[in-house]
Parts: sequence; structure tokens; C-alpha cells
Amino acid sequence: MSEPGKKQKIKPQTLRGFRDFLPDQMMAREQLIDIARSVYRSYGFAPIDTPALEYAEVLLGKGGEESDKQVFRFTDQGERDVAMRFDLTVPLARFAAQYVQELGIPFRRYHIAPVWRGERPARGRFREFMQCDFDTIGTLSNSADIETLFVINDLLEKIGIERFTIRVNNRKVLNGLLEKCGLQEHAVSILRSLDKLDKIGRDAVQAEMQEKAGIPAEGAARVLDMAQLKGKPSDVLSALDGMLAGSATGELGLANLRELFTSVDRCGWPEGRVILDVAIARGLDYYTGTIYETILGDLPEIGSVCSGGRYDNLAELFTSQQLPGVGASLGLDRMLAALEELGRTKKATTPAPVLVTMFESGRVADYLQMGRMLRMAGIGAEVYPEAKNIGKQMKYADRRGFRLCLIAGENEFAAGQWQIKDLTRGTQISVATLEVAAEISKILLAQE
RNA sequence: GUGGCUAUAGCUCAGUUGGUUAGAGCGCCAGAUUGUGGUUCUGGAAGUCGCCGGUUCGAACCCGGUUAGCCACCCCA
Repeated sequence: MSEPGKKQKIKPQTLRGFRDFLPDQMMAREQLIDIARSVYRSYGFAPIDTPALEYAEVLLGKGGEESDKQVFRFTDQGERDVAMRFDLTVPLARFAAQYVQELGIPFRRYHIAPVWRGERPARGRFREFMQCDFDTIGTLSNSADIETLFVINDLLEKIGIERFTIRVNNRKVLNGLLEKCGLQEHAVSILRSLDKLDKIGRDAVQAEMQEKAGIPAEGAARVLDMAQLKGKPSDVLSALDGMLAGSATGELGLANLRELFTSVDRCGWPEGRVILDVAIARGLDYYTGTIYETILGDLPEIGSVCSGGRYDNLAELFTSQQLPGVGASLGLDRMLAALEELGRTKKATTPAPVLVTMFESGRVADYLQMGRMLRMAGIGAEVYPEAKNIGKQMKYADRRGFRLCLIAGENEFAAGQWQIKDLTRGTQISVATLEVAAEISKILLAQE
């Protein structure tokens, strides 16, 4: 069947749920990651990394059978039962248990890395995706919870989002409420239903609570009445005060929230930046205190772009040492999808602002030297590799989004000059070779 | 995991009740313009119609399977 001279080619294709990223997408991703990194570092979070592959027993059995089914798992060439990490929290637990002696507590780390889940892909859901976690472990102090909120705020501000709302709640408050209603043994099920309030509405949630948790209608209604308290944080807190009197857990959660909002009041943030929403619960069973969700003002339907919370004992499966913690995670893919939808992504596919064009093929050393001079001055520069006609090279520069072009032929070399062409404005000036770097710095600065 | 929809050029899509040589726009490459991008004009390359099989004289079109994508559930540590 095969024609002579035509070899059978392998079909280039990516695995279901896995993605390639082209330069324009990757530039946007790296830009976001750079922002996250710098914000995390500004609070003293230190970077760590862990292997993609772990012993299966380290990863499995942490979130029930359903979640275990989503783990990529296989036997390696040495007959070991291994699995790919499906989040960064379980590896952190193992890591903390293993190194707590040399790390010391409290310990703050950030971890930006891919994770893998064998889920069915859907919009914004992939089998390989990036998580950008930051956590403070080894302290029960509410101060860490408050700073977690600050980090989330800074992150969104630095990304350039003007309108967003961080919704805060506390699991202890929810548990206190359930305790007062005598429903605490159904907590997990009730909270899972409650979390859907935004999505499916009050009636559906109430029905689900009755059905799945098996609680009476009055109980479900009472929980919903309390969870739907709205208004100024101070008013909601006062209202809750009465409802929670006598529940030690509830009162503690309330005190933490009160302290948090006292700090928020001093931040001078726009009205509505941080709200108390008693209805948010987050699906995860392991949260035990403060919980966070971040909603974009211009794109609420996309869901939370940065969420997290406090947990009591991160590493209990690995060590008897108690390691409480609090942290959150930026949903990189969701945030990118949002920025794209808001038209906030740039078009450039080059990270360097300057293209040095090549005109005289006998002068390669001069062009390369100009590239080096610019880089030594801290200016990113690409030297076009062939002495093609200048129009071609400018077209290349234009398409990649370079801001400036450098041009020199025999005339310029004879005069010791270079032409600097500004692609954005269409202007062109002639500058002495030694002045080029300084002049370009000036132009780029003026364009900022 | 369940159900539904979709798959034609690099991208977005058209393609008559099944009929001979599968088209458009955009993009790409080349030329007009071996010293100046974006605009314009001219030309060109590029498709086993996702893949495998079936029905038929004949399949991009009908049928079955499969892979991938999208949507809704389930789930989301």
C-alpha cells in the first residue's frame, strides 16, 4: 500500500485532556506565574518542589474511593506501585512530615507545579493542569489566616483585576450552627449540599439536604435561614452571636472572623472587597476553620479563581506531630480563561523588545555584538539569523510583536551609526553605535 | 462513570435527494519592493473529508465501531 519514497508518519497528537501551549499562551501563563511567585515571596513563602510520581500509598485513600479512581496509577519497571500527584496538598503533607525537623515551624511554602487527574475533561478541566498553592503550616494563629486573605488580595490586584470579591466564612461557625440545630452528625453531607446554593438555588438545596442527609424539612430550612444571612460583616456577626451562644466551636469561629474583619477595615480596600458569606462551605472535607473564595466582579459565572482555607491536621497520616495550617491556591487555568474573556491578554509572541536585523552577510559579528551590547544593558534582543531582505525581517518583527528594530548596512557601519526603528509609531532615528543601548532604554521606558 | 452534540486546508466554516475535478474567508509562502513592517494588488503551496469497517455501480454525505473535542449530569482531596 505504501507509496515509494513516502514513509508512514506518526500522527502528531496530544493525549485526551492534555495540552500543548504555543508561545502566545505560554507568555500569558508565565506572566501570571511570575506575579504569583513574587507576591508569595513578598510574604516570606519559600519555594519547594516534590516529585510528580509518589508511592501510591502516599497519595491514595485521602479523599474516598471516588477520588482514588481519578489518580493515574501504574506499576513501574521495579514493580513499585506508583501514582502521579493529583494535587499539591498531599505531597506537602508527606514533605512536611518528612522534613519538619529541619524546616522548623511555622513554615511557609509556595508550590507551583502541574498535577494530574484522570477525570473526564470539560471546559476549564484538564487531565494535566497547574496549581499555584501557598500555605502556612505549624501555627494555629488567626494571624496566618488573615495574611492568607492579604495574599489573595495582593495576587488579584497585581494581576490587574480591579473588581473582585473575596468571600470568607468559617467552618467552625457552620459547625456551631449545626450543633445548635442538633445536626452535627450530618455535617459533611449538609455542607456539601449547602455549597451548591449559588448554583442550584435554595429550594433545590433544601430538597437535597432532606434527601441526602436525611434531615427534617425544618432543620434544613433553619440551616438555610442562618446561612443566608446577608449584609455588613459587623451586622451578620452580631446576628450570629446570638445564634451561636453556648457553642464553644461556633464562638471561636466567630471571634476569628471578627478579628479578620477588624484587620480588613484597616486595609482601606474598596467597599465589598471582602464579604462574610455564611453559605460558602467548600466541598473539601478537611477544612476546619476560615475558608476563602474569590469571585471576579466582571465574570462571576466563571466561579472562584482563588480558594482555600484552614485545616487542623495536615500530616496526621504521616506523623504523630500535629501540623495545622492555612493556605489557598490560584486557579491558573480559570484565571487565564477569565483574562482572555475579558480581553486582557497581550498578543506578542516574543519576550524580547528588540529585533536586530541582519543586512550585510559579511558583518555577522557586528550584528551579534550589538545583540550582546543590548543584553548587557538589560534589554532583551533577538538577532535575525539570515541576511534576508529588510522588508521580510520587518514583517517578521511586526508579527512577533517586537517594539523596536535595529538596522545597519554599509552606510551605517561607515558612519558608526545604527538606525532605530520604532514599530509602534513608525518613526526612525539614527544613533551612534555606543549610544544605541542607552537610547533604546530611554525609548522603552517612555513607552511603559 | 452516564447521556447528548460535533469532527471537511494551519484557523473559522460552506459543500445540493449519495454522482465524476471538495470550495470560501482568514493565515502561511513568494512576487510587485535583494535598504524599511502594518495597507493594497498578483500568484502559489497546502486535504488519504478524524480513524477503521460496512452498504452501494459510486460515500465528505447513509450505517456500525473507534478516537478526539464540546455541552449537561456525577465528582472535584
